[in-house]
Amino acid sequence: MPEHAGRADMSARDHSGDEPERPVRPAGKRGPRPYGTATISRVAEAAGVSRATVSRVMNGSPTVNPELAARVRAAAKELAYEPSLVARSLALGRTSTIALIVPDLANPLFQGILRGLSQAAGQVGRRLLVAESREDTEEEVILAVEARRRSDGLVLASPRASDERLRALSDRLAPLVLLYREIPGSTLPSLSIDNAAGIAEIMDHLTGLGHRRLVYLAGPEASAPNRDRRAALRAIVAATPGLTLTELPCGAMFDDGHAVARQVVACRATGVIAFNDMVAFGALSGLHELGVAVPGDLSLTGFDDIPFARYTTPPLTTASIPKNEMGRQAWNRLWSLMNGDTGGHNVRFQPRLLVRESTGRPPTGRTSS
Amino acid sequence: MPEHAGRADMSARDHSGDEPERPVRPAGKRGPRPYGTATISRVAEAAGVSRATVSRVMNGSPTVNPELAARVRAAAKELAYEPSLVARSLALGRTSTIALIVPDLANPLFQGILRGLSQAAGQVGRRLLVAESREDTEEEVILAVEARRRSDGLVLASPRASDERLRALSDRLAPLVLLYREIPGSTLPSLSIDNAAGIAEIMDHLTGLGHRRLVYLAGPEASAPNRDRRAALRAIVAATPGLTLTELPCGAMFDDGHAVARQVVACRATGVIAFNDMVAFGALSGLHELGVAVPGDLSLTGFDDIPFARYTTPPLTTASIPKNEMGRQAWNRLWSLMNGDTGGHNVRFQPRLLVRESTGRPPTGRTSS
DNA sequence: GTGAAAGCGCTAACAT
DNA sequence: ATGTTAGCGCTTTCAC
Repeated sequence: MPEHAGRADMSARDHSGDEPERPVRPAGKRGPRPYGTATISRVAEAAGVSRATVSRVMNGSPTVNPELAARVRAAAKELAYEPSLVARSLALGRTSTIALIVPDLANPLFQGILRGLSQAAGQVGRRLLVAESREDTEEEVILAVEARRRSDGLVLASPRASDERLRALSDRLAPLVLLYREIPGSTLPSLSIDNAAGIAEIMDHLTGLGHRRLVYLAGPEASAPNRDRRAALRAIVAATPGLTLTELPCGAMFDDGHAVARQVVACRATGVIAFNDMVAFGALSGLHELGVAVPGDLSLTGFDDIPFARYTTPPLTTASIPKNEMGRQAWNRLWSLMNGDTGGHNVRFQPRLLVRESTGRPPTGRTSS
Repeated sequence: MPEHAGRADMSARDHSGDEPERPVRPAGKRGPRPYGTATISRVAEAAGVSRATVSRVMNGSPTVNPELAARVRAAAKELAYEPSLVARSLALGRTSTIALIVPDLANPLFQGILRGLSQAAGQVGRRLLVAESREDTEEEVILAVEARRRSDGLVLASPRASDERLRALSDRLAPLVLLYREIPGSTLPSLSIDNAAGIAEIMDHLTGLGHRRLVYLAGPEASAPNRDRRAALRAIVAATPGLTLTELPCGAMFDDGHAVARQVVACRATGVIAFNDMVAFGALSGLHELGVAVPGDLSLTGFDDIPFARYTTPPLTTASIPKNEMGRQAWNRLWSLMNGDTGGHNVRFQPRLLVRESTGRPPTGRTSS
């Protein structure tokens, strides 16, 4: 499918020079040498000052003679000087970079985090290193350690890795903020979601509408959020007479939800609780194909409130979690940790139920079991 | 909405030690000191070898006596030694990091790029620095330059910045790969989309179905893809007798498309060509609310094929562009540039029309203008 | 095979 | 206010 457009691309450099001392420049054009060539020493030399002075000027120290400063700036400009951030990082002992590890960059959940974190950190001049663990726990550990070494702090979204593993790693990764999960009995700073509360809201809504036969479209077995949500579901069902719950193994993606649509109608539930919005989408699409009306025949709920949830037909009732906000707060926590603070109190965000149009009263005649 | 969960978070370090020489360790527990403390010198000292040897061992040089190597590794482990990647970068003159600048991290288009790039680069041990310019051209320039200085190469998605600007910057940013646009008359390596071809496919499809009255939901005025697509549209309409085209200023987001739904029906077109999928989504949603049937009353097309496009109701007919693939290829180009190659030929990806269910024959009686 | 020494480019006391 | 000096932690000739 990719097509060459037939336009040749020429080398940016006309020839590879042999003179190590004098960098190649376009013939006949007097001007700065190639970027990245100049060092602080050359600038100092050119301006007739010491490197310390150049450093001061470049960092806006107010204690420099304006005249000198001007000379330095001129020299810097002439030489097209760009301070090396790597050298600076080494000298300073910090990189002004933080790292984020997520299991899946295709997941809107993590995209939201990424965005919030990037913006919050960016506002104070911190850059973001991003890596995707592709749901691979081994990979994740390696990545996390490496990413952390390149940066001043780490935000780790790790729904799969075991508690022990994370606990064992926490020293090497600090300052570290954990996302979407807490480690029981640990002091690891974390930002998580109160899954049980979200499920409770969904269940209240559904049962309030009159639904009694429910089905859960389960997420990946290894996923902590899935385990939390399922446990909450079971607890509620166990505590509420007259409720029945079917659990359908499903997954976390569109296609998983889509594939399970048939089973959903087969189990004759009136309310379906999807592990997340993507699964709900898939299910919605599959149900539509089967001619099942939502919410006429079946009510459907998601979880997460990803951006597209309000644009499905019908718009999806879901438990909303503040993705960007979590990114921002992750930055705040990390920042305070980086400043030697304790990291403050752990936070558990309470999902908010957004009632849209994918839920309604069950069809008459099926209200009670 | 955020709620504190009431669990205090204690400091990871019990107290701040006063002994600069001997790092604090948890009382009574013999073990490695805090991570990040050990340097190559300490390891060398502990193992009774030179730093050079430690370096060799850490980098897997085969020319080290196995016995020595073992001693070094033991010492490194004991001291919980983690080589400083920053120091390494300085010594080596490369960071093993590349940077990506996108206008909007919330845009699925760029999320796809990000993902493809991250994976391709990650496969050979390169990490990704990500920054979002938030559609701000000034900001973008600053970001790009800075990001480039922290990395070994840059991938820049810049649909807004002017050609001149980009051309002027190209020296400072090299090795640089430009995304989603080409700079006319320049040798800048770029990966772009053949917007005209995509529009042509869409138009063929629509006119083949019998549509004659068309409306274009225009993207942002400053966006290069929008200009390309609009120009292609106009050219086709101008060259095809019997076709009429209305242009509705719109935007690039859901809400823009949603807001314009009313005007779409007002202009009595039978075929609507949205700037991109998000706009198409918004329009779809708005039309649905107005009781307009798609494709019964109106046919609707998008552009990009974002992940959700196949899950809308009805699924969206759209011109697909290979987002992940572009990310991968961006890495390939960058990699070759970083190796001093010329960067090869520029590539223009041909969109592929995906005919789904949002398009059909126009309602009878409206077929011809 | 191993070590000594000279950088990589910058910052930060400290001295003047 | 400016320069001198000593690092930051690693790699890499170049001798041995």
